[in-house]
Amino acid sequence: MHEPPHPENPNGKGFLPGLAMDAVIFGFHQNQLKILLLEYHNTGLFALPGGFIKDDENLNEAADRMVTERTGLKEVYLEQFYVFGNRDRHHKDTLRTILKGNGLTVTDDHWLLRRFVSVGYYALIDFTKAVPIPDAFSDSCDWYDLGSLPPLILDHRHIVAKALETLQTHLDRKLIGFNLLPETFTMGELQNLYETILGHKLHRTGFQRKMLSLGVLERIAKKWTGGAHKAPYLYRFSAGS
Amino acid sequence: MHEPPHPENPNGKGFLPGLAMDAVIFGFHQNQLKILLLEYHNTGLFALPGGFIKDDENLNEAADRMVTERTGLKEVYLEQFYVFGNRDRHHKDTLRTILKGNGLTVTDDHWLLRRFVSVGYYALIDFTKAVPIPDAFSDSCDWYDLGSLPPLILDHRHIVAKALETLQTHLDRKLIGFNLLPETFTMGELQNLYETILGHKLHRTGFQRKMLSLGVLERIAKKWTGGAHKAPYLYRFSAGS
DNA sequence: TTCTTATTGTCTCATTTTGTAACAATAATA
DNA sequence: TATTATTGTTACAAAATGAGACAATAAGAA
Repeated sequence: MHEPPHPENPNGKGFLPGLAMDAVIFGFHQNQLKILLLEYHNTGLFALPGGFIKDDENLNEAADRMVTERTGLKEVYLEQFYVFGNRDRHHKDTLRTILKGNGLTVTDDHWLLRRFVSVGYYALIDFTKAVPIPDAFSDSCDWYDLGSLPPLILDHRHIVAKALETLQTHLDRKLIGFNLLPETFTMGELQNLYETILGHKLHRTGFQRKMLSLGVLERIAKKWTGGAHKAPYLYRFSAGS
Repeated sequence: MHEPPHPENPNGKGFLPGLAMDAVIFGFHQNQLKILLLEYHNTGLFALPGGFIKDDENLNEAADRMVTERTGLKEVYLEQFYVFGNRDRHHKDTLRTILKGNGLTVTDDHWLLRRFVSVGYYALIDFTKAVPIPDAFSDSCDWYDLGSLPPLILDHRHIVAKALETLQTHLDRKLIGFNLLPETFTMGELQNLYETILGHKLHRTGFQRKMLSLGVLERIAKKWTGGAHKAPYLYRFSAGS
């Protein structure tokens, strides 16, 4: 679930005690909203990418580092959204299984078995640019459709739900959707993104009118896809004044 | 700033290490938005009410407890809004001054001098019902106008700003403003509350129309204040279906 | 080549929401 | 009894939104 630099680090030295971070990293591909999940060695357990905070690191810096380590991307759109601090969110057995899967047998007072409070972050990235990279505990780091996630450890399902909720409410207050698309996109692709995130259909002409009225879309050129119909324009997000 | 059960608790036993909470407790009185501040013994330093999380306590339970301890109120509207985790937010000198003001001289490795990450909560309470109670470190726990706060320790000014920002964005998405008013209120009082929080004037008739259209206001009776004008209705918030 | 088809961009109109003002009602005071 | 300040209601213009019509057009079919 998390990534200490040395998995056998015996007492968590160099990290803030009892505090972790979990990231819901969103991508968008083929009209599907996806997130990155890790699968731990020899366990069949899936989890959100996570990490710990170094002694000399700001919280948000640690989150940046974590997302960069899993995606290869820098300067990603990243936001803190909630802290998960219920007493029962941590299960010793789960953690012990994960450590055992990595060949580590630990005593009952190992720092990773103690109670953790976790800060949730969500990131929006360009699916086409990310290169998912597993951490030291994991076999894989891959994209999964939000609609068909495998069972997740601990309260990670709840964290995902809360992240999606936050994304939905943020979507129409800020201009963040563009972070999930490549450099250029059509109006239809943008609308698909919004519909997928919000979970319901939008009216085509109204959507186009609204987006264009924001004054942040730059029309570039026609896109010549192999469709039997009029070619749509391509747009680029222009950061405005 | 915080409240261990025994101030001389030498190593923070019984609490989650490195994690604190700070509460921005809002009240509304005489058309002013106010918050509760503590003044520490013999220091002239002001701070937000805060606390620590017990080993066996959920994060939100700890926040409830903290607000109840400072106000005497239970079942308060309370929401987590951000985690403050910059490395430089904690100043040893400030903490040492506070401890010294309480007659405690501590060594450099005292647990209260170590780095803390703090979870910010904001609460909305009925000013007329709260009975502010200082904690063990404080001379006073009192209301201060948001517009004229004394200098605050550490990053507490920043925490207040972020809380207000959150309150503003939440105000028109949820029906939370009522938590700041007494049982019954006039439409004018409700409008004053909104104007004060949002920081700008609203149109009277439009505001009334909008509030009534929500279907959560129950009209009770006329209010016979000593004003040379028509008497306004009193309303009560009715929680709806 | 010409016709068909699917999708796009634009335009129009009805509906709803919002901004703004006008006006009558009324409780205290002069 | 008249005045005054504020409230509740109604009215109307302006803006935003919902929903459809229609021409434009790129690719494939005939």
